[in-house]
Amino acid sequence: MISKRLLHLAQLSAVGFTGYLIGQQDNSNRDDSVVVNGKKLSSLPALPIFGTVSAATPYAEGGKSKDRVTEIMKYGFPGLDNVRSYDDFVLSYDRRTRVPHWVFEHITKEHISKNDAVDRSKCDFKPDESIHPFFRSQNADYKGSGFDRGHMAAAGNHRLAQQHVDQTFYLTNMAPQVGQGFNRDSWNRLEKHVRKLTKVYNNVYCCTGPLYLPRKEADGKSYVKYQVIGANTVAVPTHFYKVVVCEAGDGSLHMESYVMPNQRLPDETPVSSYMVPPETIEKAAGLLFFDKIHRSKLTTINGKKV
DNA sequence: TTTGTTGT
Repeated sequence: MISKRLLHLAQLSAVGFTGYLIGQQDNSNRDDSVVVNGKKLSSLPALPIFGTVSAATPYAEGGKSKDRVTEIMKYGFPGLDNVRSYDDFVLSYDRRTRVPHWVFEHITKEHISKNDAVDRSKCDFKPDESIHPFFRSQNADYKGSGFDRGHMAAAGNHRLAQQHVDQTFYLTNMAPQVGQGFNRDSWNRLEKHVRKLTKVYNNVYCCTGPLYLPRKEADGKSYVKYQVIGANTVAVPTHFYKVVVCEAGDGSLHMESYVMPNQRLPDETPVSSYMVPPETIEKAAGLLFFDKIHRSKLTTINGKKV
């Protein structure tokens, strides 16, 4: 049933890729030089032009979190739209849908091991003030909608510090998910599967996000149709994906990629039956996953040798 | 165990 749906994705790919490439090109024309008293000065790091912002700005905490972003995003950004970094995950926010495009995590044994200093029950779902109010989702949007506020970066992957778990409860990290049979069951099983990978692999890099897949309707034409909830019309994705890369002790890399429909799913269906080729997700999402890894450097994709 | 919502 899933693969049949995914066959209808060809139209989406052109739009996604074109938009992404235009964004890239704009960045390359950037000119950081500044004109002062008719003279053009380049902004060298050691030579602050206006004196208000200098290279000597205290950087202790900021430097630390910058290193963490580099670690999490080691294998590349899937896209560059409205990127936000938090202490232990990074996301790209879609202002049009009020749901993230993608959320990136780097998970190890240490990140998921039991930690008495961290208590999930102390966490509150909270709007993300860093998003413009026009585009910010609110708890009220989800209330009474019948949908869960489903984590993209799972709370259980961030147990190193209370602040890390707290930040996964920002609504920027949420998407409306069917509760019974999906978020609390099949999707939860997929999240547990990803955590279990840290028992076998030293490092697990996990990208999670929504899909809005076209469906053929009675008139024979394909349409993308999705519900929206609340005053801020938060989009209810038709599907969710996960693309995972695992680093083994010998340095070999293993990719797994999944798509699950946002609906009540049978408990007996194994997680592995939701595997799809990563390219299918890339075309549907308009994103490129792990683009710093040449696909020939992967030892396996979805359990099969490359 | 982890994933959540609702009503009092």
